[in-house]
This record gives sequence, structure tokens and C-alpha cells, in this order.
Amino acid sequence: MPNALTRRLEEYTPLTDADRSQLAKLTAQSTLTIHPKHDLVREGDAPKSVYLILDGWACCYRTLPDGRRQIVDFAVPGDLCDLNLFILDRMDHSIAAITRLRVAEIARDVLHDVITNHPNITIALWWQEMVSKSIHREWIVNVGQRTAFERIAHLFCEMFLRLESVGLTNGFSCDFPPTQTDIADATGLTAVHVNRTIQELRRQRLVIVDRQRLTIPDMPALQEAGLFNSEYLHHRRLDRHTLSNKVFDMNGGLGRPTLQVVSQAS
Amino acid sequence: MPNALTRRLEEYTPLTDADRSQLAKLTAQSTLTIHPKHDLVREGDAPKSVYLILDGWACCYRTLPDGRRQIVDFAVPGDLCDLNLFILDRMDHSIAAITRLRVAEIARDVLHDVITNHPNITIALWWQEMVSKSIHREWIVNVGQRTAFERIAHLFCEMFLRLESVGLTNGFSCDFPPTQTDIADATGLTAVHVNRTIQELRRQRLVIVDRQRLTIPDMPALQEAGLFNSEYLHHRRLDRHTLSNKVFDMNGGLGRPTLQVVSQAS
DNA sequence: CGTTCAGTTGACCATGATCAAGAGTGGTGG
DNA sequence: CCACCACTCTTGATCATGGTCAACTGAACG
Repeated sequence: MPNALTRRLEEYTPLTDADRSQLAKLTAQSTLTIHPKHDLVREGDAPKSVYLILDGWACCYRTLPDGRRQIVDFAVPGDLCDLNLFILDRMDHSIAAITRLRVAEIARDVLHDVITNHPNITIALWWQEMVSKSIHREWIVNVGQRTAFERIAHLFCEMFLRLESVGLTNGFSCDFPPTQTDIADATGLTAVHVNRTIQELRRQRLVIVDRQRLTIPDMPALQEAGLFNSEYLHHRRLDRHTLSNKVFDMNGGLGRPTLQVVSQAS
Repeated sequence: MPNALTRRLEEYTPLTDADRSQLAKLTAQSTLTIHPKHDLVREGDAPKSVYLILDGWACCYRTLPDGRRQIVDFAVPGDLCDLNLFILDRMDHSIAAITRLRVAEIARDVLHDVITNHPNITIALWWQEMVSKSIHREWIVNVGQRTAFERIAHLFCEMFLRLESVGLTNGFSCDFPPTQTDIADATGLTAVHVNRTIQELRRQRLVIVDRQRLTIPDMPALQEAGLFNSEYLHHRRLDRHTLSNKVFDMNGGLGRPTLQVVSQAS
């Protein structure tokens, strides 16, 4: 696998060969494997390393005393879990594995060394951190303003593009392992309502979801349905998809890349 | 006025006299005044400076194409508006004045100088940035999981403690200039429902809201009502209020500081 | 094969939205 | 100084989005 972190960071800033080999060394340190549903870090822990997702999906979440859970972000390969070990003394959220998860553990002093000696990497890390914060803002908008239908459409768009930026999509498809309960906890809905809403998205031919696999036959249409504007991801190579982003134009989709679905069960 | 930024940063990390005088110089640069309802920065702008709130309230928000608005954070004196000018090329949100607003404009190169020569300040700035991100997470939880009643109680708790940390509270009271429409846009509710919910908070003697002034006669009770746990603010001097935070204990409030309200109109 | 977990369906309910109108408050200008 | 205007707050009636509860189906895994 090409290094997902490198790919992710080059989304933001150019790196030299020296930077790249330094990054490769980072991820060659100790790696660990977490089983689905298990926590990688837990709220209240003292942070001791930064984790880089190598393979699989995770989610960052907080819980209320009565058990309500809110997922505040998903983490996919190339994502770093909170650069805050130099700063905050307690984790304010937990991180759980959704799939089988492989992460690289980057120790405090290793990261410190990188930051002092590799300014390009430092900038790129900052960038990732700011983008992650921007994604938080968009999630506030999502749960605060959008309807159930829009929220889920928006989430599908976001995760597809985030996976695409690290090369983890195949044409119109990508893995999508969160359960409907996970989606519910990420969007502030109930699992029952998520189920019905996804059925409506399916009925409108906006998504095909089957066995942890998401297919988006007509991305511009889905973006329109989710009031999705990719600016907040601050990607550089999104030209493929941003055609219809700035204006939510209604012109029947001239020249849009669209996957023809030949037959589909009712 | 004692420098709110200094006070805010010392919440996080100790500063030397040199640091403090450097911070004083920062805020002595150009200041500008924004009128209520006017934008300080607008989504899509290229960021060219960092703004430090000196006086008044602002809000950071995003809007959807059909006009729905979500406030994603409030900014009060001592808050820095997005340290991302070195990083992101476009603002992904707008910032508007709620009251008459005085801000210090800190130019790119001035800030760059501070960051290279004053490591303590740099750490403190990082800290503030991480805390701001943590607040974003809490807002996702707020709009995603809490009821209207809990959301508004939570918002009142948060803003009171944030103001307290920069010395802008008087006993049990603080200024609270956002309108009910602003509160609605911050909590993902409608103004009508915010109105009814605040009435219920009043009826339960949890808050007194009058003319832009908020009084919290019994903070632990309000925290309980809002499922509020101040850990996410990562403050250092919160011992006053954190007694009942870690466990939401139900023991009638022995020894809680409580303001006796002598009479109150029905 | 049985157990478990994710997905699905139905009936009913409630939180909060919508629409509309009126009351209080503050600011401005004639 | 007062009249008017704009804005925020308040109230009532009705509606709808999404929640709750409960049961059932189907796939995966040992």
C-alpha cells in the first residue's frame, strides 16, 4: 500500500523526498491492531502517543451519563488522531475501532523530532489539524440544520471524498463499514429513522448500499441532495467533483459523470 | 482592562514577563471596531490577519444555500479567531459581530515573529486552538444528542465559564447579548422554541435572563440540567465549579453555592 | 444449526417546527 | 417630546419530522 499519510499530507503541501522517507519511518515504528468495537483511547486517558490510522475505520465519540452516544468524527487511513499530546493533559473523547483497525503509534519524542526538523511536515500536520476542525464545524451544521435525508446524503458525500483523497475508492464505490446504528450516532438520529432514510435515498437512486459497500452513481445529484459543498474539506485535487459545488445549479446534469444502473430490485 | 488574551493564555501555560509584554504589544497594534450584525470576516475570504477579540461578542457561522444559518461558536474577549492564516487559503466560515465589537488585528508577519521567538506563547496558542476544537466537538454532542432544554442549559453553562475564565463575570451574573434567534441558530432550534424553553428554565429557577444579562443562581443545578461536564473546556482554575461535575450526583446539593432569590414575578 | 447482530417493518407518539399575530423595548427624527 | 419604526420577545393553534417500542427477517460465524 502506498503510504496513506504521505498521500494525505501531499493533498495539502508539497513534500521533499527526505520528508517522504521521514514519514515512512514514522509509520514503520510500532503498529498495533484493535478489534472492532474496542476502544483505541478512552475519554479521560492521559494522551501518550499520536495514532495514525493505517488500515480500517475508527470513530471518535463522546457519551452522556445516561448512555447517549455522539460520534463526532470518523477516522480513515491517513488520518491522525489528535495531535494534542503536547498540549492537553486528558483526552476529551474516546476513539473506537469500527472495523479491524491497524494503527501506527507515534511516540511523543519521535513526533517532537519531526516537528523541529521537518518544517514541511509540520505545516502539513497543522493543515490536517485545521481541516479536521473545519470538518467538526460542518458536522455541527449537519446535525443542527439539515434534515435526516440531507444529513445522511452529506455524510456519504464527505466520507467518499475523504476516502478518494487517499486512494481508497474504486470508481463510484468505496467501503463503508459503519452500521446504521453508527450512522445514527453520527447524525443525531435513531437507527430506525436512518434505515428508513437510507431506503429513501436508495429509492431515489442516489446511493447503492450493500454489505459495507457504498456506491454513488451520481455524485453531483447526491451533493445537491445533501447541500454538500466540498470547500470545507480544503482539498486540492477535487476538480473532478467540484463542478456543481459552488452553485447548486439545477441544469439536469449536462456532462455529469453518471453510472447507469441497469436493473435494481424494488 | 487587564489584557484578556494574557489572562486566557495563562489559563493554559505559565508566561514570563517578556511573554506578557510581547502579548501586550500584539494587542496594541491596529484595532478595529465592527458594528452589530456586521461581518468581521466572510466565508470565502482569503485570511490575511488573525483577529483577537478585545471587547464584545461575535459569532462564527456557516449558512446553507437556502438561508439556514448555523452558529458554530461564539467568540468573547480573549478569543482568537482562527489561527489558520498560515495554513488555509480560504475562510470556511464567517464571523459576525453580535454587539459592538473591538478587535485587534494581528498581521501575519507579527504573529510569525511571535511564534518563532516565544515558545511559551506558541504553546499557549496551540492550546487555545485545541480547546476551541474540543468545544466544537461538544457542540456536535449538544445539537446531536441533547434535548432543547438541555442544549440551552448547556450553552448558558459554557458561556458563563468561558467568560469567568477571562474575568468577565460578576458573581452569579454575566453579559449575554445573543438574541433568542442567535441562540436558536447556535442550538439548531427555532426562535419560538428557544423562547418557550428559556421560560421553562426560568420557571425552574435555573436562570434569570433579563436585558442581555444572564444570572445563574445555582450553577451545579444548571450543569445537571444541561448534562454539563466542564472537562472539555480544559480550564485549570475551575475548582469552584467542578465539584459536581465528574459524577452527576443527586445529593440535594449540600454546600453548593446558591443565590437566594427573594422574590420573583410569576 | 443455533446464536448474535444488523437490517427492516409497523403502529403510535412527542418534541420541536411552522404560521400568525400581538406586546414590549429602544432608537430616531420631525 | 412624542410618534413612529424596527426588532426582539411572547403567545396560541396546528402540523410534521423524527422518536419509541416491539416484533420479525436475514446474513455471518462458530
